Amino acid sequence: MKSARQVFIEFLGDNGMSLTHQRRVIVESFLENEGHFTAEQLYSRVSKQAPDIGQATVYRTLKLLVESGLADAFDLGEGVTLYEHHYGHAHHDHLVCAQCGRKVEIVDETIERRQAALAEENGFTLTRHRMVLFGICPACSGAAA
Amino acid sequence: MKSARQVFIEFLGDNGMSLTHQRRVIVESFLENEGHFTAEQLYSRVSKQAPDIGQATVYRTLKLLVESGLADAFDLGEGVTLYEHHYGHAHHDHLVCAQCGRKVEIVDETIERRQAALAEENGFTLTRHRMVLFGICPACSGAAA
DNA sequence: AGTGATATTGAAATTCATTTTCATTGTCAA
DNA sequence: TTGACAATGAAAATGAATTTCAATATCACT
Repeated sequence: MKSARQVFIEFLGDNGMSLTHQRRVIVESFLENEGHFTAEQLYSRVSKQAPDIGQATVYRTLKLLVESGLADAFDLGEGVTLYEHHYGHAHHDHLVCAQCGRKVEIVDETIERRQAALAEENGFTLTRHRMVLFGICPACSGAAA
Repeated sequence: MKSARQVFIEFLGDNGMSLTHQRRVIVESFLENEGHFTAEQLYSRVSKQAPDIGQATVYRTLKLLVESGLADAFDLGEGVTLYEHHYGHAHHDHLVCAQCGRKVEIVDETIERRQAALAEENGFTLTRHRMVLFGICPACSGAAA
């Protein structure tokens, strides 16, 4: 399997773009961090290493990361886009605590199959889906009781 | 079953709010329209009947409609909140054409059950969920071929 | 009806994430 | 080198949604 960096470089090449210093720094920072984060969070991390990189460039590069398949962008209904690693990572959906915001990754083969079937029943070619379950996590429901 | 208007009036009463002229107009306009719409769309419809109602009031009332259970708010990844009737309407998720934006309502008991089970497996008390399937609709895939 | 406490409203200003503009700088092939 | 174009930072712009604030409206209670 190609490395994530390799994939990104090829993506740039295929689109007539080059791997600039800024993009390299941003991608590295992106790859170093697992989990979910916002563009702002990535920007502030990048800023520590390279204070000269502007946030517009972080936003622009994040978009490239998504297009290249390295990142996945989604939002959990909080008005902010969250990003996470995509390349080499299994697909999953999210279970979010409505109270504390804790996020758990979930997958269910049965659901995935039914989603495909549902799309097909309607004549659609399924390209992607988004599923978020909201609930109260054990910690919060315990605390409330 | 109580009428939607009744539910809204009770909701207002329970929260020490009153049914003002503006709220009445907005709720009626809301109830007259099936399907999905944005706050802006509702505002422009309301404006025709009552040009003196401000958009802030539409936004505020829409929020009350959601809280009272009359409306459901969700977004299909386009950066705008969509609203639809909720009270007296069966739960459903959406299948959206990534090309033309056509929206189809879908439901699947198997998925609903698995979602509840998934939440439970993680100790969560499921409160709500959001599922959107993106694909290419028959018309668009035919046109593209 | 009158009164005061409080809720509501419209208009305009504000917020906040994200995008765009634009003038400058970097890149690279010929 | 030169020219064509890509990339960048800073600041301005965008756009949905929210908040502010001064001006009403509303309601419970005399």
